Amino acid sequence: MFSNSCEYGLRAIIFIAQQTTQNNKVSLSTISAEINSPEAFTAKILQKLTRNNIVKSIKGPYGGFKIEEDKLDVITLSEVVNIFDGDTIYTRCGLGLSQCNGDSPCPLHHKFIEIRDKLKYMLENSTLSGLLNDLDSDLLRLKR
Amino acid sequence: MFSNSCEYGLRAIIFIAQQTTQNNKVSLSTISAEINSPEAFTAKILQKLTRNNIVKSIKGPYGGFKIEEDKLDVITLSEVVNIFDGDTIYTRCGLGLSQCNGDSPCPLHHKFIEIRDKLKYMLENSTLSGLLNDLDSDLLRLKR
DNA sequence: TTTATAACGGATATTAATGTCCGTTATAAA
DNA sequence: TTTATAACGGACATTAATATCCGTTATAAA
Repeated sequence: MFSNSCEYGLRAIIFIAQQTTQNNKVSLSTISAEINSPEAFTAKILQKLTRNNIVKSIKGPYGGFKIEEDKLDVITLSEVVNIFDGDTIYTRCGLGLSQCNGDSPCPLHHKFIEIRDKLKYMLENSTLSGLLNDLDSDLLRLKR
Repeated sequence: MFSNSCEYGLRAIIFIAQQTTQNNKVSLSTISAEINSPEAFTAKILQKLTRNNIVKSIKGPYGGFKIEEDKLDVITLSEVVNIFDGDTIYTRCGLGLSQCNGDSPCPLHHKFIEIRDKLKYMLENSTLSGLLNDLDSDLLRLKR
């Protein structure tokens, strides 16, 4: 569904969000260990999240990454997905046709947009704080 | 959602299916023109469909591709998607975790499988004949 | 001020997906 | 039997995604 990069990005942001609720900032090495992702590549993922103003990075000793606490209620998975994979997941036709729409639909159109819109709605309505509240247990599963 | 190859494959099979209902077989060049896909690449797509026994190919003059008529009710989009993209769309965790499941779910699990299962159901229950019957008009939109 | 730490940023490497080329094989019609 | 046609199949080319490397920059603590 999502690209590899996007999956790493989602895992990272959820992990950082959780640590933020405990007033911790976390380093690259910790993040990549906790979400089970290649460290050097994860550095790029985090850069992208930083540049897009999703996370805040702090350089130097005792540095790391965190999320501004007031953003936990605001940042949605939709934004994160959009950063890594663009908006194709919300807009692309199931058969890859650029001009397909309700007026001039491909054979799959109606069945497909039903699913696509549900996905869009789900991602747009999943905030980081919401996700953390909904956890089955106090345990956050982001590895394997 | 689907790979480029898969989208071409779906467009091709739907076009061939429709032509089959009119007792026509169609050549590579016709198919790639009608579904607006690169011809040489489409040849590979069709080979894959042929090897997977979805379409039947006929070599030589007046040759081309067709679907055995009795298969129109049987072949689902699910099978075609599976040929090109494998089953990850039905099985992969939203965050890319290999061990994620209902007993040990990732934070997105419940919300995600709801969508994923709907997609799976939709694809498994979309036969070629069904799709063609559901058409809004007699016009089959598979280009652009 | 020096030193250690951790993110930054650009270059490079690897792999998979996408796409093309061209000679080969099968076959229908002349 | 010859010829033209159209799929087949393998090699090759290009592009995008994934991933790594390493010197640079910022900063906190000693």
